[in-house]
Amino acid sequence: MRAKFVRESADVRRQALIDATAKCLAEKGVAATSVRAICAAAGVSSGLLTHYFEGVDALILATYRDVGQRVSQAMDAAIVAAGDDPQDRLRAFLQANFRAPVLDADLLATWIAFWSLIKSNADVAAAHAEIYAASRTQLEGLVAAAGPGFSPAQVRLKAIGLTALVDGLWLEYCLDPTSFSAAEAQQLVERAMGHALRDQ
Amino acid sequence: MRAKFVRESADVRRQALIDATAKCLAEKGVAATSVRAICAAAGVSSGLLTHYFEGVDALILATYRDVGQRVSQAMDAAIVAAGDDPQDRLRAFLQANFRAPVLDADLLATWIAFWSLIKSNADVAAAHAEIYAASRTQLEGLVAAAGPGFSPAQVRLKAIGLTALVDGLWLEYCLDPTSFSAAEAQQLVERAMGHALRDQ
DNA sequence: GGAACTGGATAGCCCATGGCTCTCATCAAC
DNA sequence: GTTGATGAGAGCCATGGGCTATCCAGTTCC
Repeated sequence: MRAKFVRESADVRRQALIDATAKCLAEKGVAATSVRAICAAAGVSSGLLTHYFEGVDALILATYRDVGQRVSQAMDAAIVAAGDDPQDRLRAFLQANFRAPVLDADLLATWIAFWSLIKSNADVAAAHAEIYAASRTQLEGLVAAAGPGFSPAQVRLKAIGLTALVDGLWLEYCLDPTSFSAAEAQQLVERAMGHALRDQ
Repeated sequence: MRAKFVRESADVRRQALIDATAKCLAEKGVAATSVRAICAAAGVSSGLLTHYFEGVDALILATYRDVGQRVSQAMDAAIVAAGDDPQDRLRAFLQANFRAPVLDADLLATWIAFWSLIKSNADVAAAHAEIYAASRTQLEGLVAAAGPGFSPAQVRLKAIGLTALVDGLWLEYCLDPTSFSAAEAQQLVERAMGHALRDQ
């Protein structure tokens, strides 16, 4: 007796598989993210993965790009909501890391899985470089607007420092939320932003 | 025909297996760190792993503790070499992250592998919490000594901020050394240290 | 309206790999 | 030499990824 199935459009199926992959990576880590686990989470048979993607590696890469895009969109939304003041916009970008949906242990778990693939998968490495470059370019634009008069070299270094602080706080909070609070992280970022805009 | 073998002490064998595990994690990621790969790297047969450890999970955990200890010792050595001045000691601790043997892409790859196991392995999670707590306690001691007059709450927050900045810079530099230099990272940390000691 | 067609979807097979165990060889201490 | 721990290596069972034969819902064409 063969189970009935529902015919879905390609986009719906692809997205379902991507969502299932992110869920598996977050919940069980990269080791347990197998074709069967992904397809079970997506509610489809295992053969369908190969039908829509080259293989499990390609699906993971697509998931990386999808997750990266969702984070990027959350950042953009925060900037737009902040209004026109350049400092408010910079602040909104930085602080968005410490609110949903970015501040999420599952998102970190997914992200760590991607990092762990960079060494062994050139495509993932390329995607990572691309995503990070875009993020840093955006931050440099916000810093330059909020602190006019800085040279490009100064802007670049400030952006590097702010990115590192934000990423470090985000990483450590998600790994262990008991050691400090999101509010404390926001406070630290606010101070660092002040220093970055005040100093040379 | 069975191959000849050399009889080694338990400590030597354990360390060889731990080193081989770290090498596999760094070079090929957690997915390719199998019993056979580890034992091949260590130059022993696959049965030996079970002989000396409960299983591959226990070996990975032992590797985590070993790598953590090596980093911790490098930090301690840097502090001792810095002399008696509290600010120099704090600086030495922070800057040691941007020199060998800590600033090493292989070490990050190993570390990422550990992070990726935190979700699925409670023992790894416990080891991680322990290692990070020890590191942060040490940093709090250095901050308190370098900036007397700070309350424990102030010291704690400063230590959290400095740890996050250092970890973020370390992470991003190891993931992609082309985006900025180690000297720039050191400069950013030096500035942040100055702010931490100057402000309240 | 019905038959043939298209291609999404399934189940299951094949082979590779993985972790671990078991047997047996080897060596060093006594 | 005896002995017992150390080590090698084959093998077992489970799981994984990819592939294929098959099936079926919706479309097309007469």
